[in-house]
Amino acid sequence: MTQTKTDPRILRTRKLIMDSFIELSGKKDFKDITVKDITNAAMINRATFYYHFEDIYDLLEKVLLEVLLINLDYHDYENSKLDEETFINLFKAITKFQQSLSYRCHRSYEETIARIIREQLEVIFYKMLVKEHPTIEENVLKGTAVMLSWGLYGASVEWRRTSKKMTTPEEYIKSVLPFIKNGIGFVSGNGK
Amino acid sequence: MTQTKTDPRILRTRKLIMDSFIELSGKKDFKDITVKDITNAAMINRATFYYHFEDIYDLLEKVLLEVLLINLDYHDYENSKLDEETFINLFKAITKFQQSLSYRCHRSYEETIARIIREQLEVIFYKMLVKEHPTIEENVLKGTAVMLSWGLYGASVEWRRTSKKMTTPEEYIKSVLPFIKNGIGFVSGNGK
DNA sequence: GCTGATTTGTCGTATATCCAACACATCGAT
DNA sequence: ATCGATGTGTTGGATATACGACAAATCAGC
Repeated sequence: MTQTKTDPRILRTRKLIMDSFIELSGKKDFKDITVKDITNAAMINRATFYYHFEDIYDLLEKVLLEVLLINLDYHDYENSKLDEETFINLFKAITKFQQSLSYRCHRSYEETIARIIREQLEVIFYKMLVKEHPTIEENVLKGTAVMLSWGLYGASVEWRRTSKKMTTPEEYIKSVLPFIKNGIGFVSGNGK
Repeated sequence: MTQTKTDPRILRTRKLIMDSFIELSGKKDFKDITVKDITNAAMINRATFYYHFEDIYDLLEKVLLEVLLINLDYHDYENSKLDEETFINLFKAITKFQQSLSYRCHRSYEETIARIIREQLEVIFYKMLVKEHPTIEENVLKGTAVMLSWGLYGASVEWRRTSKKMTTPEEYIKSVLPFIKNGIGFVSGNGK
């Protein structure tokens, strides 16, 4: 499928900025990183930074989303059904993403990370639901996607908080699947 | 010492072009490399290429000079005298540079390489001569620099042609030093 | 709390780079 | 020799990026 072409300068400059930010994140906590640090490391002008990003928080979100998309891209689930395997894979992707972030800087923007994960999960669930249940009302599908994304994310929080050291992500998610499936069972017309 | 600042875009773009050219030179002979190849590999526009370089031959020369300058920079000889050690070091630098070029693409622009080596040697010799003999006529110093640069380069050609496999550059250059020193002996006022 | 240093965010202007178009040159297959 | 494909070199206009200046906000030391 054809894609609108982006000016190569934009691609290069954004990459410079994002790569510099990621590298700095390995050295300092997010709250100690300045726009000046980033523009110096990237060797670009401050005005150029602001041409591309609203501020450093905008950059953070976009970097996190880009890194997340490596693990959690709808295209990887386009041909999947909302079944046990899919939930296991999504859960593993979330936990992998969380683990891939540098421990030191993670804590400063955990809320942003959480929101980004949930939003991406919501997008994926919604698209899968639309595909499997095209005749169901959009509001219902939206609500289901919200519930599923918060639920799965919540499971990852609990896993990290209580069970990380003794169970694998795969083992953990299986224990909460029956509840999740009941929700799915409703829209599939399956009985109690 | 302060240096006029170059626009970072210029630095980046030239580096993209030169790096792409060097990488392509490792894969194809020079005569098979096109401007289109380079601009594709560098992901820059053809007009931008022509903004920086007259043509592909101009690029070749500038790349070769830049690589040569890593081995043969006047700044490394600023505090040297025109003595045996200096000649040995210069000769080793020439032969090292020649060996660092990829064998396959070397043959296509050997003349350009030769000219660049001689020109750089001439610059270095001339500056050293001016420093050691400030009162001698410029024409004489120029001529001496020309003689020395052609001579040293010629020695490297002969070494590669006849003696490369059995002598080191250092051993070889020592055998031609007495002749070279006689020339130097003239401007130093030393006897026969 | 004060103060100097540093960073942020923005603006007008200049420059580097991009794009598409064009005419011409070169290349490779026939 | 011919012809279609490909590459070269150039141009005008558009866009992205740089620079320096400025006012305001934030930070760190006292």
